[in-house]
Amino acid sequence: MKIKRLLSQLVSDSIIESQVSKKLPTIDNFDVIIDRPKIAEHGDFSTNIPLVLAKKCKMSPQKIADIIIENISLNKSLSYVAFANPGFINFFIKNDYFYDELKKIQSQGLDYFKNTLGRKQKLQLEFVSVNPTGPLHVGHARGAVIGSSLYKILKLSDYYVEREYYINDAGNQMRLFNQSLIERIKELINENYHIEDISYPGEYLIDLAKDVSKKLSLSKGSQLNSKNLEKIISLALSITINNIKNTLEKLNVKFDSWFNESNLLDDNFFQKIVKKLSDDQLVFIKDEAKWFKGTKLGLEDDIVVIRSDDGGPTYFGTDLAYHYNKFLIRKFDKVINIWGADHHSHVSRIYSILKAFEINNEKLEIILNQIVNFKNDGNSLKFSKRNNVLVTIDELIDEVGVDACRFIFLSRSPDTQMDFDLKLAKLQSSENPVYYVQYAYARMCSIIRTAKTKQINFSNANLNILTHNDEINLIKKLTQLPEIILKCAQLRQTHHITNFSMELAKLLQKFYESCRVISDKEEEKHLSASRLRLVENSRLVLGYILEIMGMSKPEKM
RNA sequence: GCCCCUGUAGCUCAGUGGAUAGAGCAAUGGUUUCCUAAACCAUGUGUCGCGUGUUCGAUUCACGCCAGGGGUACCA
Repeated sequence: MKIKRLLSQLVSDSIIESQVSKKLPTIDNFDVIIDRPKIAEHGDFSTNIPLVLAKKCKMSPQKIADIIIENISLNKSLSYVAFANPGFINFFIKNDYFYDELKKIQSQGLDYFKNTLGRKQKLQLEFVSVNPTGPLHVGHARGAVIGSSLYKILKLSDYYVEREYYINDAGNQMRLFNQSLIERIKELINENYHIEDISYPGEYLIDLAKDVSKKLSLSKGSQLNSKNLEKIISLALSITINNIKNTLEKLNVKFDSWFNESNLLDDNFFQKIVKKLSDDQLVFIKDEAKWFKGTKLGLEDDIVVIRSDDGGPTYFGTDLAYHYNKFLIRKFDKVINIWGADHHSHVSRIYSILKAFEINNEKLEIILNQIVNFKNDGNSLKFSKRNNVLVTIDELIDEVGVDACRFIFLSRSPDTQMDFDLKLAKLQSSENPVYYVQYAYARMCSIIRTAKTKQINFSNANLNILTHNDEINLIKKLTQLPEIILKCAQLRQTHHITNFSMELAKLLQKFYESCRVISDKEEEKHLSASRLRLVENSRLVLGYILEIMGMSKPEKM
């Protein structure tokens, strides 16, 4: 990345110099952007500045480029600068530069790929946050996978990141869930009991009821009272959350903090927040409910904060307190919430909360990932807890595998309403890009293993003799990863790194095909050692990438 | 009605204000005395949904339209 800044500086200096010498007219501000051309013939880097300046200078791009190039002297890294139609300046970089970068990768390790985007800001990444009313199903997997990889990307980008799961253990859904559970338990302990209509009819609730009953020694004939009801509910919650944790663990998704919604009600915190808003004329009473005056803050409607029927807080109500807590108690500089698109209506509401508390709205970012259309052999699967058509993440992992599952989710932009065909994912598993990437990794491991058995020493081998096209292309690619990580961090997107992993794997395979690494011939000893050094560093880099993607690094396949 | 997302190769999806729009899968043919053939090589496909505008330049930006999906609760 430094090279881009360097080239940009060279061009800027040249332009300023030309302005001083009156070869170019004076222009107030210009920004020299250095790109990577798509085609190798166009060099390693390019800039379109002649096109940008042409109109302002009233000169042809060719003329401007010639003037700029005149002042640029070649150096240790830069081998050649050329104009290209319709108005680009292309830069060709010496191999020596890339050898030096490769040495840096070797000596600095993961540090080489870091950037300073976050400037040590305290950032909270909140994701998954599914109600503890049952097992996680496939619909929740996308946000989980994206969040867990984004975490690693942001950490490499100089943010202090905390991953949080918000447990909605206090709302209406929880109440309905508990009611359903208790019905199931009544069914267990009373033969004649008939369940009429419950909100959560899923089978997993029967299992949970059995589990809870067993642990609390409830059996046929037991009576329910306020004391064991309380125990049932808290036990069920902890079991459910534990199951969610285990599922996420399997999916390689970890959290630093599990925040209970119910904590917001402790010490009257929630009530105090409502009181504060009432004092500010932002909460009022209507129809025996308390309302947040969203219309005063630019929303179309006012929103209920405290329900009229039982005086309990709504989801939005506790979210007021929750976001107050995030920004004004825990003082996060930045909060990123990853939500499913079904929460879309909530976005403007949350921003109105920030407005109410006078929090800069740039501090909150919401990533909405679009819904996933799960299919089985072309037929859409509709999910509903009611009809018990529910594919859990556990089942998904068993069917498709963690690595493939993660790769598929990571490789799509969150804005895409993606299709996920379970049958196709399984069927194509052997042809899946995920294995292509891992196979490249395994191959590199294999070469290193062979080298070790032959006791070849290569860690300081001379890199200058690596001049094959496929060697150079591979080295160049490795040095490109910092840019990709920065791009992912800036855009809060993960799919650029999966694309990159494919491209890198492809170059590794090409290199493998065209450049025999281990040789017993005496005259090829040096080349062999140099190539081993490249292989080892490529293996390390691909390993970092697999770690960011949360995938396994198979040494053999 | 209003709000959001999407529309790119047969399928699943990347991509970008620029120089020849890409990948994987699928299809066809070829490659193995040699570090892993889960690999490699070769072959083909596009009105970038439609229209107008902004621009030296638009698939990319703006507006309009069409199509698909999601949302629009005193649920979360």
